[in-house]
Amino acid sequence: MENKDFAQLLSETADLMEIAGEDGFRIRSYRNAASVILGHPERVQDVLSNPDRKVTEIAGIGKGLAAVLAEIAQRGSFERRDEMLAKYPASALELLKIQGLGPKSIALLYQHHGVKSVDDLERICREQKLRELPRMGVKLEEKVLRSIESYRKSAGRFLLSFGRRTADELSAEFSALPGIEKVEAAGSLRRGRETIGDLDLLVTGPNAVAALDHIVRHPKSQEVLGQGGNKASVTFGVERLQVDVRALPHESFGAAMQYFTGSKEHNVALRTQAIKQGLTLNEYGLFTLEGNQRVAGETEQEIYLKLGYTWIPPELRENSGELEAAQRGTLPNLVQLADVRGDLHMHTTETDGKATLREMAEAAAALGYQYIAITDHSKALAMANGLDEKRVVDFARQVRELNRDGLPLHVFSGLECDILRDGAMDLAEDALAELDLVIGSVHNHMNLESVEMTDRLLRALESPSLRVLGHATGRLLLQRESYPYDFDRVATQAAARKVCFEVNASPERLDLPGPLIRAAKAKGCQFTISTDAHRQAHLHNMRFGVLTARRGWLEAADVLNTRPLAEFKAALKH
DNA sequence: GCCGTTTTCGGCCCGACTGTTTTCAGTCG
Repeated sequence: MENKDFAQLLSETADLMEIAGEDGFRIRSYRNAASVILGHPERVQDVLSNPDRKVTEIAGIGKGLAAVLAEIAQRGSFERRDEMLAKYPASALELLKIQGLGPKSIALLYQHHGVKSVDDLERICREQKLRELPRMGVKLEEKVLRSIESYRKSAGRFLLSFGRRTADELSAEFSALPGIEKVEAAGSLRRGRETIGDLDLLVTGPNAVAALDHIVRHPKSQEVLGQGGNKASVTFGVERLQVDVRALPHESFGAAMQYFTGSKEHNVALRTQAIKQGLTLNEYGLFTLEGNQRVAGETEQEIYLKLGYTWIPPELRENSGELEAAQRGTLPNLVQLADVRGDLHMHTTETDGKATLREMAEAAAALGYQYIAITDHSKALAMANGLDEKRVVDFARQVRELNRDGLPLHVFSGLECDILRDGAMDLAEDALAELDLVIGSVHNHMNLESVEMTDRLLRALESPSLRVLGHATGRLLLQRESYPYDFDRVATQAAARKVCFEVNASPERLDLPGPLIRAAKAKGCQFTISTDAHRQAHLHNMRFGVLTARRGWLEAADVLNTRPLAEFKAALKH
């Protein structure tokens, strides 16, 4: 039983308890425990089975939850969960994802009409029965039907890169309006999460409300979800991304940025701290509980400072140790885009890229890089016209000659070599030895059992040429889950073999994810951040890779391609 | 259910908006 399985059962049960109308604080404890366990570096299962250890050592797990965890480990469920499932079917959980319906309404719908799935819900709405229930009406019925449609369409998440584009587009439009001072995106976009559920734009200025009018009249706004004096919500574009625009007074801009950047968990912890100090924090500022005097609010910095913290970069705001570190003044000095000196993963027309080696080199030089590595595919990827041994050796020679002839920056010869099903490298070691940089990646047989996949990766790490493990979870955001394997063992071995983990900056990958980066760093691993570009424009995705690295608490020193050329060359030879 | 420098009981983050009310519950972020 893995930590995510424990967490899943706890949070599922919390949802059901909410529908059942149980005590909110107890529910919160279950939720909190789920989130703590998910982020816990060691396996809960291991702690449980170790007689010298107690799960109550984990903050947020007390006697009650310790018993629950033990029961889960033993039989895969626990008493309260079974009780809940006897009351409400698991399919009711899905209903919580429908906007406009919360636990109270779901319970009501279940009791009156036996609604236990989205399909049931849709039928009840179409039969116009929802409007007959207490405190519900025609408008809600219509809203729910629309929510069902959009839920089915996208499951409600969007790639970070899409959110960024939309935010940039709207920010530019708002900024051009008279009387607008500042426009900033908050929310999960600012935290650099790999996918976003909606877009929060905060606007200040003497005529900030103009932005609200602008968005509700915007030709790309599909539906106005709400409009008040301070806030407007719309679904935007054919993708129907929810955009929330908030107009704010200048003096509370920092408080609002802090508040709407989240995460929720981070904010709850921060507020709790405020209360301990006799203060209260909301989106308008930090105030004294007694007398309601404002003590901060214009900038985030002053809020954190007043509460005893150094300013915390948004990427770290997940309540996973950043507050404690900020209190001690030991936050990492996170890697920045400007630290990156080269891009180490890209493809050319030699395989499935759309630009030539020289074109990629020129585009990378224009970004200010000192070096790149060209890492085309190996022969196992036949559909990409992958390189075999002979072509690889030719390619390496060609790159050496081009460097002498004068390229706009130094080009390293590399390869994204397939890791075969049994963990062997796709090309022979003597051919790989001709190259400056070998990335090993899994591109097929991704549905192996965890044990088999672990062995496969461990064997790959034995290759003397391997320097980087490419997009190591294999996930495709909103499309494909990570393949399962024992990450701790692989990371331990990678650290020992001095093989870097790649932080793949491609917006549909962002792989490794932040939490695994952090876990690998704790094992002593090094990293690269690369775009996996297949055309020049993709080189700009580096920013998303850096965001992801920051979410994994990486500093420039953890990232090989922040080193200047000479130093990087030396590091390659270890 | 958890937790403790107001400590073993009694707290636990906060406000806006909506739709349905005739003073507010539910939902959302």
